[in-house]
Amino acid sequence: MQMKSVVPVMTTETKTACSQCNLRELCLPFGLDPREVDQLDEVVGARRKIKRQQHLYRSGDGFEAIYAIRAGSFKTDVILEDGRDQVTGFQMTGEVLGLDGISTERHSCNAIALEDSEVCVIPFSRLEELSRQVESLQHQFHKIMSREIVRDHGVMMLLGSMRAEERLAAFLLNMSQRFTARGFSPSEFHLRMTRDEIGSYLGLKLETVSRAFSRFQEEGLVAVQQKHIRILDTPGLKRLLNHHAA
Amino acid sequence: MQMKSVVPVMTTETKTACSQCNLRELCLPFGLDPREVDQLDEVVGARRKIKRQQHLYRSGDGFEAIYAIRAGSFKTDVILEDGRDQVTGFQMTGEVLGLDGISTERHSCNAIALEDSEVCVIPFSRLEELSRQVESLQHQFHKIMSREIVRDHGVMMLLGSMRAEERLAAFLLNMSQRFTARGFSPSEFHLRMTRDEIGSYLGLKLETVSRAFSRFQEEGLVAVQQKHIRILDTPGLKRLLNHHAA
DNA sequence: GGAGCCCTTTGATCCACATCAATACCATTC
DNA sequence: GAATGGTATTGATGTGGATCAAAGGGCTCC
Repeated sequence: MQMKSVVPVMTTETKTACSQCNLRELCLPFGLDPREVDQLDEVVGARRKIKRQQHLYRSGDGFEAIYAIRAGSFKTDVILEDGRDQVTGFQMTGEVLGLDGISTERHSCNAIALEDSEVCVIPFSRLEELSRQVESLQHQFHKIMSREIVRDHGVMMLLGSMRAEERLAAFLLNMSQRFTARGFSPSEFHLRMTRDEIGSYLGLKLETVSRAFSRFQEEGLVAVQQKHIRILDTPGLKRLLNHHAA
Repeated sequence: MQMKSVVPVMTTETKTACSQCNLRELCLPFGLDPREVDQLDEVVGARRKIKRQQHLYRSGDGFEAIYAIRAGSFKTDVILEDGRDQVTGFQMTGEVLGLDGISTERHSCNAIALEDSEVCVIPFSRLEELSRQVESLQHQFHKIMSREIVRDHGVMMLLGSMRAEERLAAFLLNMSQRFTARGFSPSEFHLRMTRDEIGSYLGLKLETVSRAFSRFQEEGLVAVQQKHIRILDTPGLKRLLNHHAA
């Protein structure tokens, strides 16, 4: 490969700039002042594009960086030797992937793109270094890790104590809330994952997920057309969660 | 209350000393050099005794400190408005409680002592401050948070994809491993929690837990006498987990 | 050391979700 | 625009664990 031109060109590999990113309120830069965001920019490495169905990392891979989702979405899953697998989460823009790798210096789950996506690579040792200097960054990073723990507890509650329709209602309300936080409609959105993936996440079989969708539709709670969801009765879905006759 | 004596007395409130603590290999001081452990000692506040069944903190309480368990054990749980609850974890000596509170500055679960216990109170802002100065402490703290996330993923796998006996086998093997790490017998131990609490953690009813114990006993895998457990066939339990006919 | 209560075990029955199965639908790709 | 293969829906049947019920055992607290 030869570079004939001496004129400076914009490489496709544009340097990431947190300061320019419209996701910064959701992501690592939250709470930093402009000068601090610039410092973070120094640490954030190249962006990386991941095609649909491709792995960002795999269980067992060495851990070197965490990843902020700039575009697209992902799922994480854990696979047992006997082939059973469990989706442990779905991640959207502004959310951080890879925190599982810190503990053993190896990733303990797989991260797979649900659509063509792009992430910012944040080398972890450099992040730790900077967060020793920048208190607000340190604090925001700790909050992000803690949020992940709280989220996981919510999923444990869901898997351990809820019935199928409650699980799906909780899932839809959660998706709605996250789309809203990103400036999209709270009531109408496109799911990036299959029924099978939703089922794995919710501890249900895909048929059960499908039936629950149909039931919601019959009851006028949502309008479902494949992966396109329109929530018609948010309070109704919430009622399903709280008024449990048990 | 009056202090008549002018002679220095050992208060019951002895200052915690990580450097003297035999749990330091499991806890926050892991990987620190002696001088750094001394610095950590400065940050760790008083110890606090919690009687059996009492709360260390409650969901909704303001977050100010994390807690390292010095003696005894705890459970954490989440409670829904309708009364349903889910045990999200059991914690033993050397483990850290309270990480859930960082994200919103309020605790999002309850921490309850399973027996008379004692914790070291670690004011969080001081911990963050010190971990900005001490790289090894920063790193160990991040590992502890990450480990919690990985553990939660394991529980999600268990709740989402395993059958009752597999869940109990996984639970027993996990307990065994943690007792071992604390210098106790891998094969004989005393459970601090009830069948109901185990059930809640594993997403099962107490009757199902009891029946699974009975079945393990019939099959010669364990000897169960109430809360006293003797594991007779560790490989057998492991086989139950991996060789799933599905 | 006895009373009371919580915890545990075990049995009988029920039901929510899994499993098995068939068909329909949609998005690619050639 | 037909072929292909993954995805979704819906129905029929099966089953693991929940629920209901009762009795026994072991702590805890007087």
